[in-house]
Amino acid sequence: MAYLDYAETVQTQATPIVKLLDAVLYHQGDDATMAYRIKSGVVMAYQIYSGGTRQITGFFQQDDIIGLEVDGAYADTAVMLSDGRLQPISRRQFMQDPHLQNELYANACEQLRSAQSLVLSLTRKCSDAKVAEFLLHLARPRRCGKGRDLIVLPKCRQDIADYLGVSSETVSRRLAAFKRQGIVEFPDRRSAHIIDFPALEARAGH
Amino acid sequence: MAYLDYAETVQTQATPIVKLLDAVLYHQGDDATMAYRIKSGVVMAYQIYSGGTRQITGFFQQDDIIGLEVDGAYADTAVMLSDGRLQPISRRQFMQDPHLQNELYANACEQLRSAQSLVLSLTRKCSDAKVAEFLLHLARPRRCGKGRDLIVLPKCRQDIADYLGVSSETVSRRLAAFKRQGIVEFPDRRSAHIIDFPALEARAGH
DNA sequence: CGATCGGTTGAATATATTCAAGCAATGTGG
DNA sequence: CCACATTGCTTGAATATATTCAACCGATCG
Repeated sequence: MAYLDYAETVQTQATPIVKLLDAVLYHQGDDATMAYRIKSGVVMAYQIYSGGTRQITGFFQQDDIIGLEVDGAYADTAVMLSDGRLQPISRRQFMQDPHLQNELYANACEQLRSAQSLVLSLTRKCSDAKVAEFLLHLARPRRCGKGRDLIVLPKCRQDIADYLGVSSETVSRRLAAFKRQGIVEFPDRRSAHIIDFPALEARAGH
Repeated sequence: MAYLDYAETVQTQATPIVKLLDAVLYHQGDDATMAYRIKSGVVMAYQIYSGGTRQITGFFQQDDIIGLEVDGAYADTAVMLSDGRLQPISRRQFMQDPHLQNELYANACEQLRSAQSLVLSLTRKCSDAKVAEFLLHLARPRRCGKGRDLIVLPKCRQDIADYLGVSSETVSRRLAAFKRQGIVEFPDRRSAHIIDFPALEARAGH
């Protein structure tokens, strides 16, 4: 159902705003007045549950739209993992613009696919595959172009652990194993460098 | 964003069709010409991956709409887990009817939430919680009304196992444990009877 | 410099998987 | 109608895997 015309809608939007590292875009439970189209940077969203458990609901990048809600309140909290530029989309804009509605619908479907792909990662039996798939997921958008790929990792290991549903120690061990095997390099703790894509895909089970 | 008017759109739709147990609604990869609104019955959707692994992508019930696609092909295969009635929605209908578009958008957002809730189940550490949450998920729509709840289970244990990313033996063991503890009864292998909701919710970690 | 924080690593424990056997229900052929 | 085979489910025992708890390390900060 390719009934969209991205270029047209984009031109009608307001100019992007700048958000810095760690800035909170919106809080879980707040009235969902705005959605945001990401122009640059990386965003992480998470939910807090009663009992204190936290579930990371996703990592988002360029052209993703976040803050989609059908009812009044944001379902999760969104924070910047890097500096970035965002295009706010108000509810009023949304209501008036059928093109925008279509775009949001397409984006929702895409996020649904993405969530299903996460589900696939999570049902993998061994943590090796989960972590490998996670790295590939983050690398995906940047993959085209140059041979060596630099990935922006979440702020701490626990973020990855919460996303994958494993302990932070397990994340450490698996990342260390990939490093030992020469599959991935880590210039620093916030970034990863995939050296051997095929090997990583093999670990992920593809 | 409650901008929908279900009643209005429903009335404009064609009369439901009947589908019997095990009927295939559509196949993964086929051209996505139709979506379906479920009027009654239970539907299971799954994806097959190269390598033979299968991922159950969801279980759907009354008022869910399945077969949503932004591009040409179905992402998964949908089969009936029971007899049921379905309302076909053609792509043409969709294109012409803004109410329907809004409804589909709302449905996509809802499914996204549902997928995130599945993700939450999958990140639970112990299989006890996964299976408990799975039963609660299936029970949710019917829950209102009577105190005792009858659930239609998937055709075989392996379906549940594939959905939760555990082995079928583990599913057996956990279900047996719930039965032993008097939390759930099993009149037969295709149905479950939740006796003690609070206890089950406790296992699920709520 | 000492304290703190996140990350890594090691050892013991808990948990799920795997492999294998047994069971109950269903279906088939004589 | 009764063996017999088949299928899916359950249960048990051994193994593999991840978690937990604890110690250690390196960087950052007061």
